[in-house]
Amino acid sequence: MKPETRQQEIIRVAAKLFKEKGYSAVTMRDLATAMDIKAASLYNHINSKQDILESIIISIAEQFTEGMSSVRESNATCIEKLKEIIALHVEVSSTNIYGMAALNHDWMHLEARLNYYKKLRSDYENDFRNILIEGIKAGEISDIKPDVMMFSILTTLRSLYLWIPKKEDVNLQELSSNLNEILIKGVIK
Amino acid sequence: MKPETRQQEIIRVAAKLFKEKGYSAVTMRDLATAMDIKAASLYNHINSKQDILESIIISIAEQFTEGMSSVRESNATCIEKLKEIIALHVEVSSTNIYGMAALNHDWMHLEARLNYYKKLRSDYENDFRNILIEGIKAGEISDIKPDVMMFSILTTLRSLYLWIPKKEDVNLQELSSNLNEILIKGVIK
DNA sequence: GTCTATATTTTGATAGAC
DNA sequence: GTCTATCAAAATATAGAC
Repeated sequence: MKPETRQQEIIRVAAKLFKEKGYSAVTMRDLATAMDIKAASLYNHINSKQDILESIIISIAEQFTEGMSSVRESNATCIEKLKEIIALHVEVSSTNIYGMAALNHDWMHLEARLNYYKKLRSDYENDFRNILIEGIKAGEISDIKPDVMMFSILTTLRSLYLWIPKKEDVNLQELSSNLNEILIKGVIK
Repeated sequence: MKPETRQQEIIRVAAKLFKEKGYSAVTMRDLATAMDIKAASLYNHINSKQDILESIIISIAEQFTEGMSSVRESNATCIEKLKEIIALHVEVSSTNIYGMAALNHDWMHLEARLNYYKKLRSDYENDFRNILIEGIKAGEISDIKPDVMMFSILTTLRSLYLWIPKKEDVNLQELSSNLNEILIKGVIK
């Protein structure tokens, strides 16, 4: 494991602040204070506040894209694929607790890479939807509107970053398995 | 139906802008432009940007509190109570599409009423959790960690505001019933 | 790699005329 | 109820010394 560069440290601390107050409300002075240096010194390591946001969001979005690509090409049943997607979100969310907030809520402040981000997200959702449609055809999955199903599951998975850090002792494998139960089998006994 | 006051109009337009960019990124000049007046003129109707945020968030939070109070005091089974909560979220979200964004993502920018908001939210979650615990005891609901169940259902419900406006032809009763199926019975056939 | 000093723009908000 | 004019503070970012 290479030691963290000063740039990576700035991006990591920035993500934490973005999660607390949102990108727009965090000033370069806030970030500098959190790093225990002056605002001007930040610019020796990063080009702009905007660049920090890009780094955070695009890096995570590409992790989801890669993960979905594995799921798409696997030979599993649709229910198995759903479980893989749940595991993917638990994995990426738990290793990017702070960055997930920016991904979910600050993507609209992207400038140069806004369209690239939007494409990654819509491709991801299309893959997800196709898995559900496939599952309905195969009789594995309830014949409910696939969009409502996708929305329901995906919003839960996208919000994991809010929840994981609250439970300090959270066991990720157990969380994954609880979510499999709830999202796939529902809560009724 | 009384006609909308100028103040109410400003708050409504502000909520729409807050949903698009977040509270911090919306300037009083943005809001004025959207109202087709000058920024200074806004202050004839509202005291501050902060006051607008308070109006939006507290009003919706209190609607949820009232709704939960009805559910809590009803004599229904726990599964029935869950369905009532789903209906409550569909109702409040669909009548406050724009404001829901501020409720979910800009509450941390509340100042004077931050603690009041936090209390409403934590009371709401406690009531929700108690319904689930009751349901597990009664054997109605799967014996999975109530916190994971609540998180899963509640994040889906809290994100409805993102989803409802995308489907122009959305039938709210049908949406409610689809969510009942998915959240309660799961997606597996 | 960090600092001080500073340029430039934008921000929320007020005063007072109409 | 809206305007013009304006303020004071805060924002991102740069220049140049150490």
